Amino acid sequence: MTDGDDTTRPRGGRRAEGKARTREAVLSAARSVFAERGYGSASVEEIAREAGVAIGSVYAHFGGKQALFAALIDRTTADGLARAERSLSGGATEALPHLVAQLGEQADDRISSLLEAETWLYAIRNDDPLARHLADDDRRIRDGIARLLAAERPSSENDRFTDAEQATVLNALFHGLIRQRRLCPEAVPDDLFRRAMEVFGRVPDA
Amino acid sequence: MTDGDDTTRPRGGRRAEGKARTREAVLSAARSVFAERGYGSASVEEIAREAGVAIGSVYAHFGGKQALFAALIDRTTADGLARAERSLSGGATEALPHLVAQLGEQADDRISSLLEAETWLYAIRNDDPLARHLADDDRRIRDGIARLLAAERPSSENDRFTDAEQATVLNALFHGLIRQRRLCPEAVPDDLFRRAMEVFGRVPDA
DNA sequence: GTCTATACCGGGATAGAC
DNA sequence: GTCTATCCCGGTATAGAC
Repeated sequence: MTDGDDTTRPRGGRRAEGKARTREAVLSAARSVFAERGYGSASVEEIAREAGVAIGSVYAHFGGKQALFAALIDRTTADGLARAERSLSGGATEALPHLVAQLGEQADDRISSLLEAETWLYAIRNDDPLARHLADDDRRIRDGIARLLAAERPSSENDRFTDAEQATVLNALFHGLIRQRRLCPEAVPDDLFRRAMEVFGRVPDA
Repeated sequence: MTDGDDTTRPRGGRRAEGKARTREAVLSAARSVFAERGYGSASVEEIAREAGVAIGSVYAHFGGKQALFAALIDRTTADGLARAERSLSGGATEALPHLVAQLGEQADDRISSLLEAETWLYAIRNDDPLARHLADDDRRIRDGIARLLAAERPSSENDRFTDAEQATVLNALFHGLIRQRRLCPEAVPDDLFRRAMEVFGRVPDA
């Protein structure tokens, strides 16, 4: 919430850095509108209204609906990846529980879940640079998990799964449980993901 | 491709039962167009064109875009549920592999995957009878799997998961792996789902 | 039931003042 | 950079002939 510089210089706009504020307001509004309506049914006019800016400002900043959507999911996935890698960079034994907690909070965020599905659909439907970028991010997260698993269990003591496969299974399980929970919350108790991970990933009970 | 009755009676339309044919053609076209474009970006005009019928016919049969989409996913999920329950009704030891094979074939069907995601979004965004119906179908499938697991492993010999929880995990894992595979096919080898199921569900190696 | 033609409007995008 | 006003196309939906 706090702006970078509160140095309210006498000249200029009433609020410091109105431009960045507008950009942020538009992205925030786009996030909820694209999530709730879906890309096709979302309208730039509604996004502008919810952001409290004129429709012309949206076009001045982002160029168009498609580009706005691209900017949104680009920023969203960049944030998610950064958070994930920050979690993964810590010690192996505490990184996974941290990751579980962080992902669990995303699981209960309706907007995040909807937007994630919309993002996946974009990646599957299109074959542009952004779509490839999304697949790369996914790969990077699984690689991070795999490295963590390798550190946790040094050598290949079991032959059922490679580290990469285990990471894939854990990632798939996570997304699948989110999907399930939004559809039928009562079927997915809070600790089910952690307990399921124990079976696969050998996470400390914590 | 073969029509139900080839009894080309002299009177009537050139082809037997033109009405049912049209309805089916429209539903088939709607399936691919809604999947590839998404609900909001799909147009009734394109659906009619791909079905080879006039746009007026679509409205005569289904009433509108929303109702057409509802009819499509209603039929699709009904078919899926029927197939699943047919698989589950067989013997326990052979039902799960059968289910795995059937689901695996759905996993590699691009249109099915896209439509499933679009259906999930519909269910989460809306709170109408159709959305509740979708949640019911999901519950019914998990119940079926749970019953199967209970038959396979008679009593509660392990206390880590209830049968319902185990069914939830397997279902989540399945959908998560499909998602993953469409995004990065090379990360999900053919037999990964079966091998992961062995860890959770105690499926015979087959 | 199926078609063609059309009414109607929402919404993406732009122009130009401030 | 932000606004208002406007263009205009595409798309839903309907009317009416056959």
